[in-house]
Amino acid sequence: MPPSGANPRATGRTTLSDVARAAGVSPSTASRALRGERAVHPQLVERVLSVSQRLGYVPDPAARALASRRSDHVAILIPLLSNALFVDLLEAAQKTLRAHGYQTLMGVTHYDRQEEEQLLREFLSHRPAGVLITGVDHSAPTLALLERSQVPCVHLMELSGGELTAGSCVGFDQTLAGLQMTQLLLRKGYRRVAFAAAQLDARVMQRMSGWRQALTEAGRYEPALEWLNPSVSSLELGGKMFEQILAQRPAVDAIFFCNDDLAQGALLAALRLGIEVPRQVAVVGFNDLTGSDQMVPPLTTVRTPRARIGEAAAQMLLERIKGASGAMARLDLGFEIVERASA
Amino acid sequence: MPPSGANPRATGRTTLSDVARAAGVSPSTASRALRGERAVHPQLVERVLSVSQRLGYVPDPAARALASRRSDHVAILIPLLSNALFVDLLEAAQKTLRAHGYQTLMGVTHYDRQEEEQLLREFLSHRPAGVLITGVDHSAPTLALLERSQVPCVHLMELSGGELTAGSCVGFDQTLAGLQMTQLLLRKGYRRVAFAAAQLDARVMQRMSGWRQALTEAGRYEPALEWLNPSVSSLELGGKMFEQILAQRPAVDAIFFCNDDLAQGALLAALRLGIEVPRQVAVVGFNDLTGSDQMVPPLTTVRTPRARIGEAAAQMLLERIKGASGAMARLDLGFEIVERASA
DNA sequence: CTGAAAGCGCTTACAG
DNA sequence: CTGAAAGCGCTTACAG
Repeated sequence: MPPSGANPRATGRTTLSDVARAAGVSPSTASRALRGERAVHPQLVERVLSVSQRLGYVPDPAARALASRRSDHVAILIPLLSNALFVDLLEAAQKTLRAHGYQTLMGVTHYDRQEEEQLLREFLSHRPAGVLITGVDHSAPTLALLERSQVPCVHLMELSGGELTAGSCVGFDQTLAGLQMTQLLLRKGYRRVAFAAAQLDARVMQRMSGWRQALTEAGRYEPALEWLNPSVSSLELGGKMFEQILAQRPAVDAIFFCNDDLAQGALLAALRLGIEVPRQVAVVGFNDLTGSDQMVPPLTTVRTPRARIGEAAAQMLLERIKGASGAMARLDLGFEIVERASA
Repeated sequence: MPPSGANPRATGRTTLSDVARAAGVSPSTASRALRGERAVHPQLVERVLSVSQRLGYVPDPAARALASRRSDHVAILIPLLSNALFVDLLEAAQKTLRAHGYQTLMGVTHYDRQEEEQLLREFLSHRPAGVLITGVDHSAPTLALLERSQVPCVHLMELSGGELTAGSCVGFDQTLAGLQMTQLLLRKGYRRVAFAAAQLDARVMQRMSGWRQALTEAGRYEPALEWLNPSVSSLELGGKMFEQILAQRPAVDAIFFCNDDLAQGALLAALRLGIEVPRQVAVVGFNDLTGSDQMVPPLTTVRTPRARIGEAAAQMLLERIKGASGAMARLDLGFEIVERASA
């Protein structure tokens, strides 16, 4: 079966040499033709391509990586797979990358900087063509690893405030989103707007600072309106926080949850408790996750363009891989406040 | 910086030869020591290991793959990323695989056999150490590809009824789950139990056949109780189907949705429509997804062990990679009916 | 138990 | 524009 006959190490697959021989050219030329490198006679290109097709030639990625010192892998680091937000990011990035012949290596950091660093180290050993990483705040070793590796990198979901010395970022202004949502609430006449958050990652903190800024400007900020819980976000936790806030801060007339799962849980808890939203208390969320439009009442929230972020980031990475500018780009994809009936 | 000095092709990384030289052994011995191959003197192993540590040696996966004709990749094919079920599967499998030094290559088939085949072809070109694939029903070319490749493979989520000529499977009996849930409804006194489904993949069809069997045995089967919709599953669709069934099949007193997102959507629609569940109509789902326990009323459903399936499948694959038996295994991880208040 | 040698399947200076 | 040669960094028969 193996065309190479006696060789005990061969795999039996059609190799570049097989193609070259059949096309009557040297392996070098076949290689160049296949990769679309210019400086190969058009006729030869055509011949090589058709022979390659006929023999069902599939390049060996390992050999290619070894010879070129560059694999067809792109690493993507996300905090969690249990948050639909990151799954959307992953899916969009992966789809774009794959369309360009890159394989996605996914790493889940669990919001742990140690794990992030460890994963990056592992991925870097694969000589990825590029890396996509969530957020702009990373440990010093992680940043150093990234810089030393010289691998193109783009940061996702937030915009750098200058903490990035290398790499681009694509996202939106989380602080501004928090600010505008709070201003909407204020405009609607709510007077005591609580901010309820879990997970407490950097982006959540930015949203909170936007909320605080809006309240402060309106002369309505009080520390007692902050309700923080470091646990992982979930519907159940949202329900619990909702009950606690109502019990301990009875004057609150609106709650801004840092994420939709929390807000959905609050809406469901309200239903159980017989509390009318928004008449007794308004509830708003963040991200516009699946189901938010189906809630009773439908949830007012901030729609964030995570799929577009994943795609744009992948696209940007692709450009940088192709060796365009090493310049650092910063792409703001914005957000949109979706007013529904919960506030 | 590059230790190899003048060589223009070298990457500057510490190589196996560097380690071997520093440890005073041949590269072959260093290679064997590092991989824990027996037949190396313990003292040498120790020396090599410590030198390797000191120099910060990281093996090059591409070189290793090329030389050994086996990469450290494991491919996993799932239908969708937008269904939490598959994300759970992916996460568990990935975690297990990574703990053993394997990288996961993820492919999303969108329930498209063409795409599945195409993805598999791509992945196989990477010489994966193994492949994990959702379901046991694949196109003939896909099955052939799998067999010819000789790569260990395990099928996820369902149990083979004999359609697998190679490869193992780990899952549970979908038909039995459908049957038992329906029997529970019948025991509770529901008389007209509709089955409402979307997506209509092989596993959904198995659940439906369990439902039909239970109804038939009870003398309560009617074709009009089947409500099928080939669209992708979503909360919104569940709500729509719920309304339609109520309008067009007013005698129905219980609805068995093939997936929890549909059932959650139905519960939310009931709230909007002012229909009491389960008094006017019972609603049950499948999978026990996030949020089902938070619904109003909490959803009765079938809890499926997808995380355990992902983990067990990865474990099983690992065994087969290590060259244990090529024997086909079939692991049934069961399911559990969770009675809550919606039925 | 150990090592020298060949080889995995490509890419890429280098020379023409 | 093309090719011969070297080399990427490992593993693995083969011989001892």
